[in-house]
Amino acid sequence: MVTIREVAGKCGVSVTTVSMVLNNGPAARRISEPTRKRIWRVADRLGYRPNVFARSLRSKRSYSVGVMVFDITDPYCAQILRAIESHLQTSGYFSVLADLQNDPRQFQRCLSLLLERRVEAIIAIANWTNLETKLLAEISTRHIPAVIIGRELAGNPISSVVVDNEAGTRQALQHLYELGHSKIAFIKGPRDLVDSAQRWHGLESFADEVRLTIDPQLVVEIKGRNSTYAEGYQLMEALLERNRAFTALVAFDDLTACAAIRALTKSGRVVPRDCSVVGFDDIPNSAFYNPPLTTIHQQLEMQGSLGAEIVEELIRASTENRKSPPRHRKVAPRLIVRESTCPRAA
Amino acid sequence: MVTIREVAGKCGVSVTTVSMVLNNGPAARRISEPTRKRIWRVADRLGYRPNVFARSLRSKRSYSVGVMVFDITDPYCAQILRAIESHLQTSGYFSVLADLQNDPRQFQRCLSLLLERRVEAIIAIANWTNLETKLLAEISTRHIPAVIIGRELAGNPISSVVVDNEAGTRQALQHLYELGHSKIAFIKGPRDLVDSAQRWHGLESFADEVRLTIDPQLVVEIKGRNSTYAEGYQLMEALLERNRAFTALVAFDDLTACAAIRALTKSGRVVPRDCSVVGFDDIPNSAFYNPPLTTIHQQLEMQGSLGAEIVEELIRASTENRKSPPRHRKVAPRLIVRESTCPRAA
DNA sequence: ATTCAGAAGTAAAACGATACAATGCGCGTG
DNA sequence: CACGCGCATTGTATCGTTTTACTTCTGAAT
Repeated sequence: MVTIREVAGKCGVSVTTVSMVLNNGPAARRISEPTRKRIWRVADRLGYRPNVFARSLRSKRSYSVGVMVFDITDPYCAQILRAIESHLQTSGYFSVLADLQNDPRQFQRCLSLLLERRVEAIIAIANWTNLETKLLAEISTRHIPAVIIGRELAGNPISSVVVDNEAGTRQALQHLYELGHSKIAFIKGPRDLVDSAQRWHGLESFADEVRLTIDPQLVVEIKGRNSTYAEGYQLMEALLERNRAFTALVAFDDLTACAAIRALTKSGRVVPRDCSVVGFDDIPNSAFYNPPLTTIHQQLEMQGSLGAEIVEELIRASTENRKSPPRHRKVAPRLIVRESTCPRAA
Repeated sequence: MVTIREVAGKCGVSVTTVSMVLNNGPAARRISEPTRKRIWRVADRLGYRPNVFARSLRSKRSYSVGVMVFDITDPYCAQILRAIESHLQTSGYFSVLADLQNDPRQFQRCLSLLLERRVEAIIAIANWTNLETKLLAEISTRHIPAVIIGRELAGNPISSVVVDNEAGTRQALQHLYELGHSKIAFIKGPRDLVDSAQRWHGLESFADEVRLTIDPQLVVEIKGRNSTYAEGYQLMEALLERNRAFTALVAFDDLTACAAIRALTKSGRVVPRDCSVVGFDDIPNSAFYNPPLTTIHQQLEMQGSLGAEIVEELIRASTENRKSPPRHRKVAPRLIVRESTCPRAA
């Protein structure tokens, strides 16, 4: 492995000069053009790569950001992660991934991993657990810049990026309303998820506005904290047994929507002819479902990107010894119409 | 941040002693039990965490393994990645992720990223591109232990882990055969994918054995190199237009199978009643499809785990200055029967 | 009494970069 | 002609570990 010393030797200059030039910092300004060119050429020819360990040791910076995801095999996390990486990459940071594997007990281990790697900031993708409170406690004692994606923590020191859940479900219901549906069933999300309340609120407020009555007999609620698919399926079966007519369904999320469609199909109904279904999230396979799902797209790339942008700013502030207030961003969701919805039969 | 020096100070011993004890290496043997206990206790109390940069700088080891995936949002990659991480974690390594984002041109960038982080080995998850040849060239010049998952490179220096494609498709066809199907359609995979030929070969060999004739009119082939969904859908429509009767279909992979089911449903047919469909891969949402997919499960966790195991051994060999021959492992796939297949109608 | 073997530990030199203060050197100026 | 000044560059300490090669001490054997 070729070191900076060898480059300096071959160039006939000191290591300091080489360091300054290759780092392209403000100090490089003071070095003459020919010398700079020469150093770059030689470094290139020798295939010099700075030793990140030495660099980080001396400069006390790791140039890395920790990303804590609750489940890397969940496309939700994966998409956000990709956006974060793309963004960080352009600004010279790189990401260190910590996967909770859907197991809250791994939290300590993952956090330790990140702290050990001396990450300069943490981006966490929220999930069911009480991650945020734990994180909050740790963050505040260690003064590490952090942003949480998917959970808004109003009025506290940790930044956040969230989707506008209310606006999303309003669009979903409006879509069905405009298609002429009025007997609409709902599968509510689990109570311990902030999203559930917000999404439900959006539905209620839109229903109020257009004077649509929500029949309590057509509302069911997810209780469990595991996959929403299994429970969604059962809830849909239960709903069908009530023998109360409806022509459309708003599901808590795409997985629930898929489960509901499956249950409807099993019972001999055809989606969307007999019942329109709309989901939430726009997970990748929604487009490939049978039928392709009408759903609310939350811009995960945008959310990841914003998260990265925020931590970059926080890090910058921290290295410059500035105070930087926490930022809270909310991204707008979008209705995607596919084939799981259609006008109410005449 | 508390350093080893402070721990040593508080304990009244030298940094050497602390280092030896905390690393728990063979050298720690030479230190008396009481001293050892004391050092651990103090380190713990002070919350001492060794500085990985200093450690790596001095020891010339990074304790990290690079994992190059072709698309982190692809569940195939994500599942393997998770298994790799779990495995590495138990042996004190950690992984550095490099995501090609489905773009072969990113290869150099990703490789540089990994080399810059000074990874001690590379695990690559193969994809459509000519990744393996590039990787091979780079690996051999730099002498970095490597294993590639998903592509067998017979008789060359890079290790591999693959699924037994032939055995997989044999099981798929056998399943349909035992259900009484004989007029069976096939969607072959793209030619530039090694898997395609192997999977096809398994089908042919089983058909031969049980004297099942494969009607060339019922075989279509994917040409493109993008998502197999879009093309699978079109191919299925084309197949239906030929008006040649069939009661079952073997698709190249799960995405193709989903596309085919969608096309069948669109044309008014019911799966599996009118046509049984079997896929390959067992991607996570196969279980949630409408109907849930009968498919061939390739044990991705196992593949990731084996990959990690192999690089660990390669690294061990390399640090001990031993030669270690490349290893080639093949994992057995398994038929998973769900609801997209049923006996042929009487 | 001297030597020796192990036990229990230590001092100091790396590792490869960056940070900081300091240097030589023309050059314009009073 | 001494002086200060900016320019282009350099020398060296330093970051926090691990590693190598000692040192010191104790007790037993010769």
